[in-house]
Amino acid sequence: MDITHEDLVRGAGLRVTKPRLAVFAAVEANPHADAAQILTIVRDHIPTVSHQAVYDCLASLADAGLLRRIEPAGSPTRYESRVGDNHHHMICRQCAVIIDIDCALGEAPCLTPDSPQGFVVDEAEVTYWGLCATCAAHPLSLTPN
Amino acid sequence: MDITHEDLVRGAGLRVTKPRLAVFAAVEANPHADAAQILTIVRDHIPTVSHQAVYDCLASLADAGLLRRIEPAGSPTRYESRVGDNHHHMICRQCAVIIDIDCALGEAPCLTPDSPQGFVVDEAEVTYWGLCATCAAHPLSLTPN
DNA sequence: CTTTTTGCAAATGATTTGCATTAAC
DNA sequence: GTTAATGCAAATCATTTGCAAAAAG
Repeated sequence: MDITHEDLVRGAGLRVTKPRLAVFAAVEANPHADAAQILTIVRDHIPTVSHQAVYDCLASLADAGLLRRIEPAGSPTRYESRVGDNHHHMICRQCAVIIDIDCALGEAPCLTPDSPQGFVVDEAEVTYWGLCATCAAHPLSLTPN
Repeated sequence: MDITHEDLVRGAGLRVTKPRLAVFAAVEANPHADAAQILTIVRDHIPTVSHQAVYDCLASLADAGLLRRIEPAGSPTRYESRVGDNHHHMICRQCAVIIDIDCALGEAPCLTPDSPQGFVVDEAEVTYWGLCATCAAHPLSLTPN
């Protein structure tokens, strides 16, 4: 009864291709990785995949809702396979590590703004900025973790 | 007793230059504008300012805390002069307009995550995504406001 | 007159586009 | 066999870097 990546990709109406499955698996094994890192990881398995194939796979999987894009200020787009629940992110200003944070306030959108002015809100995205435990202990380190 | 831009710039330890004051004024008059728009606006007053001067001014003013950077997913960095209070943003997925939202939950950081794991949080940034009133009324419009 | 800021050119980095080829269905 | 996905090259867009000239203090 395990649902495979192949099932998920097919179920989303996408064709099942090796690069696509490899990208999916790479994101699952490396949450919060960016496109360049995913490319490197996928090439360990399929040395011939192109730059653009990885971008295309990430885009199609994200558009299908199988991956979620994280686009924090100042760093390239990251991806995660944890979708379908409501969680947020904590980002270290020094080493850019991302930690998942369960929503402090319940279900999506989990926050209701004061003055929507007719705005129809479908998502409340919360990003916590600060220093991770390691960087907080070594604030001036030039070799972050 | 009015505090001028010049006072603020000087008070921040920055030199007072015409491009810097013009950039400051342009952001104040056009909150949530991006660098390209600021360049256009500033050139109405100082036709000779360069691309890079505007980037430098925006960076120095933002680093000095006189401007605040807004870096929403999928669009270039925007700037606003409303600093020193805790407010958030609502962004229209269709036309990318940004509306200021007063913090729904009190003072900064205004949200406390559940499991910081030693993380030292200095800011909780909330972004509300959805459709503005105009785009919600015309969801398929190809000529957004 | 010392240091910061500007202006110009070129580089960088992430991502996208166009098109022919290949592989899924 | 159709249609979607890949591979490759080149383009684009926002932003940064390096260095000489100009201006602020």
